[in-house]
Amino acid sequence: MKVIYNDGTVKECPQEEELHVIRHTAAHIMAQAIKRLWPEADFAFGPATENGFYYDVDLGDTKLTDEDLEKIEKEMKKICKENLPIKAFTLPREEAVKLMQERGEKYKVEHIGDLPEDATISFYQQGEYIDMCVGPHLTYTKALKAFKITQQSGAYWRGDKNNKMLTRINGIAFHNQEELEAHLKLLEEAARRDHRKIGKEMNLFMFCDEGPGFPFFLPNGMVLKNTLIDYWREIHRKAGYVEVSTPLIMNRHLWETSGHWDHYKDNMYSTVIDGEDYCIKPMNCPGGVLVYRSQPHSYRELPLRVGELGLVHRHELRGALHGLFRVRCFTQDDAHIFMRRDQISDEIANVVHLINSVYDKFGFKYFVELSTRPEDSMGSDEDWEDATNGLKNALEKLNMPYIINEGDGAFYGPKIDFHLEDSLGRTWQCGTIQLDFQMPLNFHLEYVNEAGEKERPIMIHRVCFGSIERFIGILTEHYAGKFPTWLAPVQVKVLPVSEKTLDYARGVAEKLENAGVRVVLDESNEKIGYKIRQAQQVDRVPYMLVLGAKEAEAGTVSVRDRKGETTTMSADEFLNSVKEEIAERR
RNA sequence: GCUGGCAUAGCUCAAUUGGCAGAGCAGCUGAUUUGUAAUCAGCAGGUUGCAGGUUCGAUUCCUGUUGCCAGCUCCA
Repeated sequence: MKVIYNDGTVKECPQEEELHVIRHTAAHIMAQAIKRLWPEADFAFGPATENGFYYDVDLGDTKLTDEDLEKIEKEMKKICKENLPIKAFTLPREEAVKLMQERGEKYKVEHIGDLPEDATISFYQQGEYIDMCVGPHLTYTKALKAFKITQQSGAYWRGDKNNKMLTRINGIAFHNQEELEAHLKLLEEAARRDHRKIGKEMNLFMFCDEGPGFPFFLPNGMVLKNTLIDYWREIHRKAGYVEVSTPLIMNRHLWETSGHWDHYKDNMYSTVIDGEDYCIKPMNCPGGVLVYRSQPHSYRELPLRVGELGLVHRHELRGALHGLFRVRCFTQDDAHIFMRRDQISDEIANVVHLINSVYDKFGFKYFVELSTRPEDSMGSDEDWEDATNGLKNALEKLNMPYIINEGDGAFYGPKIDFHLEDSLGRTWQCGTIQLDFQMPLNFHLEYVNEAGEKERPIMIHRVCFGSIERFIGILTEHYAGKFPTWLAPVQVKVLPVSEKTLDYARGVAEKLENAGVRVVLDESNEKIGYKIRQAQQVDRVPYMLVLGAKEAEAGTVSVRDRKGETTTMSADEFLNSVKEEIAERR
């Protein structure tokens, strides 16, 4: 595939960059189509994305309908058919500004203003359309063979909510039609894994208009949640953590001391009790700090690792709510670690290790981000630098690849975030490790050192699942509802072939039940095929026991797994193997 | 909060130009006694999200509102 670079040279494109170029050129062709249909259109940025492209465009007061999107797609096809050659040229800065001004491209002019003095300003032209762009691009419009406009949405100019909202038009593009269709299939598959859909089908959780963003956990979802919590308690006990529980509501004075009143007020729900302001906790740390402060501490106790499964409430913007991924109340698997300065790097390494081990257990793909000091923050420059370096050193010592997210830390300290992928490849922050010098200072936390002097501890805030709600959402999509046996809300479904073997089935179910296996007996008056279909497609149970005359007579069970494979064994044999599987958390 | 879209039975979806709100699944009742992904029949199920407006007449058109969906912004 030939591409043209912004110095005008035409070269063979490295294979791994082909799709990027195709998509970028698709964005240009879309812009050309839009300009033909709405000559007043003013373009901002139009990059290639992971699967396609978008262009942000200012259309004045014009609002696009779905038919308009179809029209744009049609016009794009026409432009491809016209097979216009795509050419590149550069201009000195002043002429570049002049050209963009003449064409009414005020966002491009603004963009030029941000480019460094010595930047080469290059343009690409196909037919009547000229776009300021570094390229490279396809060499003629017919080379774009497979694309589709998918949606429109809004996007702020430069991503700043104080700026004007532009119309973002998204599309997807691929080498050829087959690849495009394969991608659409993939999206369909992702929709089938959507935790909101599966949660409804499997009766895991629900939402109500009466409490937007506040999840209701149903019996099956509670099993999942409690099983995860059991696991969490076990690994934390082994890692030297203790557990506390602090109140949901505490008075304004506390939140002023912690800094939340100044830095987090818009997200806190509040109420008035006996004439005094109270807030519902959006974070667990102030409560944890009060626990620490309630007693004197010796250096010998440190690091003191105090866990809390804390229910927090945050007023998230309603447009941001998204199933279990983004809710307004959630349980953080929180812990606060109080320690000496010299313990920082070991302790962070411990936490990173713990989080890694959990994610590895579930086989998640994730990436790590280091977020630095935000604009709205508290504390001294030195402390921020020390804290940031502490996190950085720990990551580097552990050889963890990470990306830096400038200015995205918490208001009290920098943080390491772990991002997990959902079925569509969107990432969600789950685990986080935050280093905090501020809270110990604000609350005058102390410990007594070897010399009998008072010293100030350093604090780590950390979560492993992040929020149990979000984590369950990720788990659900990851497994498409087919949870491993230890997590499955129903582990075994017993299916009598007919009423004649109901008693035998009842006996087997009881035996499993007594051994602590989560078992359901299907007593419905249906044929075996129907029961299997129900157990597999709706309940997604790991094991089905089909019990007919043969099994009743021999005292065996016919075990059918989720893949549809069946084996016959004695009831005890099955019980032992499923018990082992659960005990080993498989 | 912003941009765009959507809202009909528990779920998934129909309803011609503004003209009697309908189906499958699930539920209930009965028949059937079933061998590895849907047995048959009957019954019941609705203030078409909510509040206004236009109209002889609104699920359909208009305004507002709430919720949901995609994206932006924000975040665990």
